[in-house]
Amino acid sequence: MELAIAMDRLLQKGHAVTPQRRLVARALLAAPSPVSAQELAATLGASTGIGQMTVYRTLTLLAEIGVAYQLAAAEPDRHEARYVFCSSDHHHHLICRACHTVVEVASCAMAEVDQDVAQRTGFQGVAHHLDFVGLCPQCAASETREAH
Amino acid sequence: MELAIAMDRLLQKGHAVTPQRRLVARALLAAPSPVSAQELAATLGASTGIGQMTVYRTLTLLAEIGVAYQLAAAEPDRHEARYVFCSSDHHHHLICRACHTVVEVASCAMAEVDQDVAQRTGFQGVAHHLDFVGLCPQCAASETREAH
DNA sequence: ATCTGAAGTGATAATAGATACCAAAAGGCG
DNA sequence: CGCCTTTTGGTATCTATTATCACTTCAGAT
Ligand SMILES: [Mn+2]
Ligand SMILES: [Mn+2]
Ligand SMILES: [Zn+2]
Ligand SMILES: [Zn+2]
Repeated sequence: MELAIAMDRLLQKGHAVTPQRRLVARALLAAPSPVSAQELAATLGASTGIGQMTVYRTLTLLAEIGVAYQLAAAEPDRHEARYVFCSSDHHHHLICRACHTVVEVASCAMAEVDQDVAQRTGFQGVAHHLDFVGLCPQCAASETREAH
Repeated sequence: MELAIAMDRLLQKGHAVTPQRRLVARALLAAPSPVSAQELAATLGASTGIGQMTVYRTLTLLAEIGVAYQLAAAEPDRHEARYVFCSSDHHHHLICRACHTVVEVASCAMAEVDQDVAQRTGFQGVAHHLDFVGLCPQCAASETREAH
């Protein structure tokens, strides 16, 4: 149903619904942590023959229509863009520094902060790019353990 | 004096103060809008013979010690990292979508938001990556004008 | 000031994520 | 069912960034 909504949004915005796009969206939805285009292309390419160009284009497209989100906080030493499936309203993402699990953070009061920033600076149409990073409970536990 | 503080911070953190690092920091400080390693390397390389590897390494280093900031909100269709000089306390950046001017935003109440997110999710050591984007007054004006 | 080990530099080569291209295939709509 | 446009995907290519490594320079100790 999440997937159906995503495909609907494609149509609404004037894009075709193709098997490839469905496959990419489904793989993104199923991924337990953020994935890169290359990772998806490797997996999907092997199992379904989908081309890597299509994977790149589809991720970009899904991000444009708001069905995917390209993380702003890249992992250190990784220069590839990573995406998460993301169809609901404006919200943010909390990423574990260690295992890269992503948890959605219900919309915080950022709209008001945007307004405040706009007022103080005179800028118009202020919006934000925001990710949170931290250590998830499991990783925090194992890190404490390892520190003997 | 901004520059001197930056060089001091290098020493404090156990790094050498070299002419190259001074030059990179100075160029970054003088830049009116965010610059990439390549841009700095082109300019500085021509005028001073500094190598591009050094520019890359220095920008990374300056960011690590908190003297430079690598913007999270990359410009569309540009895949290069862009940096701004940035020596004062934790704060954020508001970037014009059109001319890429950067204005510093005095620390908003993000520390509390981090705490709130940590409490709600059980994550530890929560921090954030946050940039604001918008249209600066000048660009907003010219955009209105052009839309005749 | 001189010495010395560690850190920094930079020309070159290599990597790798992302795009450009374009002919073939498939989607949407009348 | 067609037509026209969009989409696909193999290949070639680009380009930002990193790896290498011989050489130089820095900073702290003598
Ligand atoms: Mn999400
Ligand atoms: Mn700053
Ligand atoms: Zn974790
Ligand atoms: Zn502007």
